[in-house]
Amino acid sequence: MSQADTVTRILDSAEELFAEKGFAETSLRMITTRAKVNLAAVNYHFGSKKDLIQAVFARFLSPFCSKLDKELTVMAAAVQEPSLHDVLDVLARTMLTGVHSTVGTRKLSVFMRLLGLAYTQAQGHLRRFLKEHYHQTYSRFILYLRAAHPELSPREIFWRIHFAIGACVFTMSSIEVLRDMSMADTGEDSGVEDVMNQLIPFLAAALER
Amino acid sequence: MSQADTVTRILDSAEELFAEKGFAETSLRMITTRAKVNLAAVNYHFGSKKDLIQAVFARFLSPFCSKLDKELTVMAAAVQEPSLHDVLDVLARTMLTGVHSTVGTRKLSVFMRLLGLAYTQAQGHLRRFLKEHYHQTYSRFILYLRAAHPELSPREIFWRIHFAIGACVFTMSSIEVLRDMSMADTGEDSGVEDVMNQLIPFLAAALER
DNA sequence: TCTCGTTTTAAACGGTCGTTTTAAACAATC
DNA sequence: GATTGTTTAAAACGACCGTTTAAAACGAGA
Repeated sequence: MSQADTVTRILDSAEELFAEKGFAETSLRMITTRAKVNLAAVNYHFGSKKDLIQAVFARFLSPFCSKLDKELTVMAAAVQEPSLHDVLDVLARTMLTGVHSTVGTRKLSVFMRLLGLAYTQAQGHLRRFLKEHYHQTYSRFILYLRAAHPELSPREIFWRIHFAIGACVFTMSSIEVLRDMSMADTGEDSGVEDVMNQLIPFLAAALER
Repeated sequence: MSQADTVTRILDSAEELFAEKGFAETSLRMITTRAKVNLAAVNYHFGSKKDLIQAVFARFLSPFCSKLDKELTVMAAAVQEPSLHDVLDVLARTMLTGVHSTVGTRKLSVFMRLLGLAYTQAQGHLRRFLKEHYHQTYSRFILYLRAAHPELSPREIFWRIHFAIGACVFTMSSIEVLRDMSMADTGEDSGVEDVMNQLIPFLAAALER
């Protein structure tokens, strides 16, 4: 088994388990068992559990932000004054395509769940890591939003977009629980696609009011 | 120190720490140290950590659901066909008043954060506990929502209300992080009240579209 | 005051955690 | 084929976890 195999298998297992259980509830022994590698491999290849957490985020956020940056540049070149719809469309398309490509197919729900953990479970080290590496792309994205609605204050823009992120992240984070509840309540199953198809107009109405 | 003191102090400390760190990241030793009680007191008074978690939820959800039930009855007696606004208003008022009363003053952000944990960190035992004890009030609330908008399918109602819950829970769960980010982005501080004042019309626009 | 049920205390239990260590297996270079 | 640096393997480390135990302290009723 080559190094790349071992590292990748650890990242794959860690990503799944973190998304499913969170950071503290996932032990290195769970990760290495699922990855079928030796326990010590995590500390050898990554250094520590914290470094592994950061590596898991880096693996999907780095290509995602690169893609988003590129797409934002394409958009800026194509249209004079990008509308809110333009900007959000770039984000949505980047999430759908960028997530599924690059490093194998990654489920959108895993992406969202990890993003949610970054907000709600992040210890200091992860927050600092994310800010240091991805704050630039984030800022650029926010700037386009502001330009699209110059009549709104930066504070209003900030909070509206984070309300929207909250609805997405929460929904996708607890999608299994919610689907169970929906099933119990309404008697009908809701596919993830159905949920997305309702979420988007919901957010559009809230953002564009 | 009387029993009530010990039990209450444990619940207070546990509530704060759970809201701050989550369940797995909070040890009984942290809780008992903060509460200034002996380590064994948790197992003596509550049985186990799981039972303590359930007790923390019960302490704020039981009076909350009682209040909500009562207020829903008042509303139903007052207006023939309650509108969405009527129903949500009952919820909002119950949260603001009911949370702050009953057992001392509890911060709204702690309430929200615990609610969020129930969705995203709930082990099986907590989910079963909440369903068993509070599902009835929840169902009744949902029924009024359906009655207010009979043209929407139960599935649409369910998902819209949970998108809204997501925006609330996520925002209040990571309110400290978000306020820091907002400060860094816009240079202005956003008080919790400011955020609420923006969140409510945001949700209204999304729900009532 | 003595008694007896309740509560608190200090210490220990077995188990799991993240991490380290030491040696073995491997792959590439000469 | 020996040597070197890299990767894997098994075992152990100390630390902390939730829980249990057994004795001490307490408090109300006889």
